[in-house]
Amino acid sequence: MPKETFFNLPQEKQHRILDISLEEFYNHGYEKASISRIVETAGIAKGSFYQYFEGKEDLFGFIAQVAREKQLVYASKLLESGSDLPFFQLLEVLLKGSLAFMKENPRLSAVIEGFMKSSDATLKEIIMGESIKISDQFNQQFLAEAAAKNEIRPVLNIAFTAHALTSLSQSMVEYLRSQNIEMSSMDDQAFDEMVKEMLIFLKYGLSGPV
Amino acid sequence: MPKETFFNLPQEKQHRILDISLEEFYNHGYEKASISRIVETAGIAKGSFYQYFEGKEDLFGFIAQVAREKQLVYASKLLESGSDLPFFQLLEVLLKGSLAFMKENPRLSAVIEGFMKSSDATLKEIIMGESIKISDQFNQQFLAEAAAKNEIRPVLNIAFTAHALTSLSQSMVEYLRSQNIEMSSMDDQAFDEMVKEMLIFLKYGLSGPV
DNA sequence: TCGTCATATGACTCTATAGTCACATTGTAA
DNA sequence: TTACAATGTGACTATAGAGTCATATGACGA
Repeated sequence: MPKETFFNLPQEKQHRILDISLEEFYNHGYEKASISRIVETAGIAKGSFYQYFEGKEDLFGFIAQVAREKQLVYASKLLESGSDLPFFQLLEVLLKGSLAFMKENPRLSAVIEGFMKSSDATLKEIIMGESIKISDQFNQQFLAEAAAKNEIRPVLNIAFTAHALTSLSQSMVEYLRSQNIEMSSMDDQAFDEMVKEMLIFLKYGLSGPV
Repeated sequence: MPKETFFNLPQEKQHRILDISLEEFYNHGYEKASISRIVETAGIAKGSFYQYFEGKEDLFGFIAQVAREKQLVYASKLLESGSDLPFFQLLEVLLKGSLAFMKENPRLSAVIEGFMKSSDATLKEIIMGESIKISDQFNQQFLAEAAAKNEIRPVLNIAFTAHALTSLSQSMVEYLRSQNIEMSSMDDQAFDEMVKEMLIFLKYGLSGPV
């Protein structure tokens, strides 16, 4: 957690530091992200940085936390707004939402994604220990409720299925990224098709509606 | 690619260097893996290392390549041996195979996995540009053939579905890892149950057999 | 035995990092 | 205006990394 001095800073300065840090992590990944570069770009002294944060891990942890909160709030709102919808329609709303979030917060989602996947053990604990757990829990509850209402078949291993759902959501994003599709320039129709395919897959699997 | 001098080395020395390097990458990830530590542990001089390899990236690229080849050979054999089986049975064989490979080559698969997920752009090119592509292609062909034989529904976007399949396979492994289940100590029954769940999911999706 | 060529060596250079600290500046309250 | 605490500063330390290079070793053919 940042120190009090950081939160005493004018909002504008706080945001500038966080934005620049986010950009740095986005461009270089956690390991290669450089505090020296961050303070230089942000136009603050090295010493000041260490008056705001404990260190690199503290800074990153905070950015990750903010990102997770944003994402969770976003998803929860969608969930609320569509709580009356049948499962698969709600799922559609959520999938579209996760893409929309990514479109609106490209660096934020990329950094989280990137670090969910960091090979560094420490980082895995910071992020994977949180982001994936949160996503899995979210999905687990989601699945449990749907199963209770008989909207989906009773799932044998709900923890695993929830995790699979997390992975698939990510996979969707990864796929788009691998296609070198510029998120911001991607039209809604392409999004819709992707989501449609995904939904059919989730709903009927590979065998298809009988 | 390693230099000729590396391949001129006695097999035992080659293996020792590669094993120790693999261990280093496994323990520290690419970024933090240290050439200095590797040469120290392997009992060779820094200079010698640079007579064998162009540098760190070269070393890692080679290890990754060997790992991919092993994995591909393994999967191809399974594919061959079960080529007469119906799609979903073959899928079962492949999924079990990927877990078995992981069980037999824990470090190898962990390193590949870890780096498929590295946040570092260079690494993503080395690995993701290869491993994931290879896995996706493999799955794409696999799906195309099954679709041609009407064993699965015609897939709208085969590239994406192939990628989703890649992700799910990984997800299975990730899940096991996250449960802190010691791969080597895991009994075959637990494996079977995991695979069973996965297969139902792939086959029927969440809606279940109608 | 000698000469030569591939290979082995490790001290060294160069670069970059995270983090520190003695001192400077600023804002505010008396 | 003064005093004092909070905040800002950047040169500096300590550390560690990748990669180099002049020199040493050893194997092998003549």
